[in-house]
Amino acid sequence: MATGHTDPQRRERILAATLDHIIDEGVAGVSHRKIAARAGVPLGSMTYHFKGIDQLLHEAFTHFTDHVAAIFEQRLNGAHSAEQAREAVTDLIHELSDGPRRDLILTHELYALAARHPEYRELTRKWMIRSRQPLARHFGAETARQLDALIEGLALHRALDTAPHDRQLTREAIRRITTRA
Amino acid sequence: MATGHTDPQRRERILAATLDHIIDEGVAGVSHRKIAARAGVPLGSMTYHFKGIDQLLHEAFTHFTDHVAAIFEQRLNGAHSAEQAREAVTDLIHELSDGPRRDLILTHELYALAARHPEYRELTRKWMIRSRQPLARHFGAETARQLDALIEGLALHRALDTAPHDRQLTREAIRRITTRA
Amino acid sequence: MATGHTDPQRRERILAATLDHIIDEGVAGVSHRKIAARAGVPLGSMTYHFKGIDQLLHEAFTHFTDHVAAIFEQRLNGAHSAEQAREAVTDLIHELSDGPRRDLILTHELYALAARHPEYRELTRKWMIRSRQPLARHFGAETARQLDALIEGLALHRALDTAPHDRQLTREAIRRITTRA
Amino acid sequence: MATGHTDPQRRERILAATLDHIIDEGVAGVSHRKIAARAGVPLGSMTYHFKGIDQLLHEAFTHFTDHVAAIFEQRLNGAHSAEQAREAVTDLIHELSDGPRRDLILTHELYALAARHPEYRELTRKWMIRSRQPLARHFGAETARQLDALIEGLALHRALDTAPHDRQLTREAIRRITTRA
DNA sequence: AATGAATGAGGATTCATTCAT
DNA sequence: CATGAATGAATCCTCATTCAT
Repeated sequence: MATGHTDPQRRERILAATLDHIIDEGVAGVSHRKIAARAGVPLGSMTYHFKGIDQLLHEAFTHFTDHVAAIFEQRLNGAHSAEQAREAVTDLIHELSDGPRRDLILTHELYALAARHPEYRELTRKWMIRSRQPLARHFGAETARQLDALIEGLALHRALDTAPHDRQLTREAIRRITTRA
Repeated sequence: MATGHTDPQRRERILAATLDHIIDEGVAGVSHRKIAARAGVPLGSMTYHFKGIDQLLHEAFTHFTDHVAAIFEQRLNGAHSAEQAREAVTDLIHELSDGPRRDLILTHELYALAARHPEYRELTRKWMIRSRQPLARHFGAETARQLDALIEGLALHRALDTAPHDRQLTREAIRRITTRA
Repeated sequence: MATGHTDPQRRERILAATLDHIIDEGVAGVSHRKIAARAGVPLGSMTYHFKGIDQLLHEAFTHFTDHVAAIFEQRLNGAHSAEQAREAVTDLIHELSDGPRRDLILTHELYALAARHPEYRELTRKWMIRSRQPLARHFGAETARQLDALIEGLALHRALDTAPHDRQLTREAIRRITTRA
Repeated sequence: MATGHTDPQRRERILAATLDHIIDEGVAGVSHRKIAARAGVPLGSMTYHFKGIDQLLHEAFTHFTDHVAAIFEQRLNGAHSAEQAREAVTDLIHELSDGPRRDLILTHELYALAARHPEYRELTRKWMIRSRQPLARHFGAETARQLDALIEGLALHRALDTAPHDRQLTREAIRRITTRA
């Protein structure tokens, strides 16, 4: 009630529905009709709120990277030693690559876009920079870069593998990267 | 005259055109018409040679992973010591992530498919297993897994970064992963 | 029967339906759906036969100018003296501007396009040149140009006028233009 | 402050923007959104000031014919002999058909409407009558009609021609029409 | 008095696929 | 064996108009 004519949450609902739909059918499966149906909004509402599919996708992925980066920061900010940070990173990799793997699916879809479109590359670039910062506090800038890449690769391979490697392997890889010779 | 009535390279040309097109416009941009035009074959030829778009895509990506895995093997088989293997891996990462990044684009498109479709996950799984074998000969099975993930992450991040890390960082990360404490 | 799978007259029918529709609703009223319905062809047939609305319109108007120019030539070729030519021109003006005025409607729609788009201006230019030729045989090139303009203006004003001028005025105007002082 | 709360020129600005837009994209290209953007007024303002697109168009074309007729009258009222009137008419034809041809584009769009819609035919009819009056003062009613048609045809043909006829031809045609045998 | 949020209808076009030849 | 003609469904997007504020 009270709102009357306008529906201020509609924009958010459309963006959420878009991410949900990408998880189910990929970026290629996104269409005004399908997202509108999923979000429970009229078709005309789609182009009213978003100038086109492109804007819709870009904004949805911006939401996504913001969300993921925030979780990443939050977890690492809870770590008060290098050892705790290593454990937090291990947790993150395994959470990301176990279960429904929602975030990993979205990540790949985003990377596929970023590989071809600069405007999405800008998004992933900012995300990377943001992710490295909490790592750098614990391990220094250079190691943070290496570790960030390792995290990416480990989560990716775990998710795609039918016999994903165990926690011990993850832990050992992180230890090696974060320990000077 | 010489080859008789048919065009035996046509199938191959269609598959090559498909990969080219994916690089330019993504999996979502693939259509019978566009691929036929790019390959210079009649439209009807598409459904004659391939049961549908799905089969076409799957076969194209199979070609791709075979090709990339072969190069990977060939390079590592030329390495006759752990040190040479490390250098070969460094080369591969930088080649993959510099220049036109054709292979990286295809890799991400494939991962995006694999994240949602088991039949593509099977493809990536076989590819991973095949890639780890030459690494395992030099570094052992467990380290090969870690290194494989690191390669993935480093190549990915270099490709997406506007200021990609230098060769020295790659080399150091590989050294850490491949050196026991 | 006999034709089986193809319908060779379809293209012509679509063009005819397009001109009919322009007469009823103007160029602005042309849409794939409406023309398809009028021509009794499936919607998909429209873009199969014509690359787009633009091509459809241009081809339709080309048909139209060819048709009108042919009638013009035929009438004037039947005239074997300047006097007969004057009478033929008078007939043409009054036929064009009396009754359903199909051709005049199409002419104005075409001129409106030509005023803004060079590709239609090319069409009208060719039409003008073609129309002047039979006039020139009777009256010389310079007078043909003047007479052609007069024809245009008289037909136009008759068609738009609620009390169109009579045949006598037309005849007198033609006489003046075609008679040296 | 000074003018109070409203923007009295807004209506005029919308009408001017409408004519501008018709010149660029034709009557078919007119939409509330586009005109509002061009006039720099809010979208809601369109339907507030005009009952619909039809009213907007009709009013815009009324402005146009008033404006053009006024110029026509003004020029001919400055002529104080038949000879001066002939020269004024020649000027008008060439001004109309040279340069940007704004007025000619609008004229054709209007004629296309008038050919199908009586309410626009009424507009053109009044315009014709008004135009003939100053001509009639110099040349008599009957010749005015002929001359008016000639003016129309000459301006039209000049505008559409890639090699428009020269001033001499215009002058000669006018002389013939306005000179009794 | 003035406006922007909202929407269903309809716009052009692309498409995978079928099938007669 | 090979192909191009054909089409209905679905695509994105624009639109005039309504109406609560």
